[in-house]
Amino acid sequence: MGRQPYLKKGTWTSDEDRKLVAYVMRYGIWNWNEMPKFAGLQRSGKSCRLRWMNYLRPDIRRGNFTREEEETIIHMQKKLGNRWSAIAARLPQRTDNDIKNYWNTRLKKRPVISENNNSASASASATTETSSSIEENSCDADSSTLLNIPAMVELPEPLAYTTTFSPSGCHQTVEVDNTCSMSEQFVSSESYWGIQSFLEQPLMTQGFDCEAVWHYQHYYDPLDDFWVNLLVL
DNA sequence: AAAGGTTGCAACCGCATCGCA
DNA sequence: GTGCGATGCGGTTGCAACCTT
Repeated sequence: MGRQPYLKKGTWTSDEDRKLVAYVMRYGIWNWNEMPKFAGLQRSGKSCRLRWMNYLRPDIRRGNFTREEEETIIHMQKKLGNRWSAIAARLPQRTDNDIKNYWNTRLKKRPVISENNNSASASASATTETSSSIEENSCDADSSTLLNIPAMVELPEPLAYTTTFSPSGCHQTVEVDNTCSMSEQFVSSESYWGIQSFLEQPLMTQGFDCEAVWHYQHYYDPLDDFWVNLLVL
């Protein structure tokens, strides 16, 4: 057995983030255990995967949870228990880790409110209803389209697809090849998720076309601005 | 201003599950 | 059917930032 190479642990540096993002955007995700060495990272595949899934993925929404999201979490936790990944499937752009942390640090501490409490807002009951119908289907597929998706999503730049609905200044931009232009300022949420899955697809596919032009920018925090400096591939 | 306490969250660990040979 | 590597999941921990005294 060969000695395991030194594997770094702990907080990721912006340089490591940049390397991982650059690698994934260029080559896609093919094997988490193998890719760190090709990406020039002294991290375990597991650590890379976690970092990507919980932090670096372009479709992650960060910042404060909305009231609707909170209510969904509370309802689903009551229904499903601590099945965070299943709950995350109901909350597009939120990671299971985020939901778990949010539950453990905030929601769990709150006094329990009855499901039948009439003081619940109309939106709350709508959320509950939706969640219940999803629950009956039990399958996660397509459920994300039913919850908490804005009716219209603004596309501020003709060549950019942007998620703009974070309340806390979280701003994510994925620019697509110039040949793919979007002439409309607004798309329906349905189209939005179509675009989203289109954008995600190459990342998840083995044999991702290395030559595909992906311009990728992602700013999630003004203080953590490595994205701003991220190279354009 | 400094020290101690608290909070929030990124990241790790270990186990479960999946998929392939 | 079995073994093994890869991936997914949930619990837990460590620590930086924030708050209180």
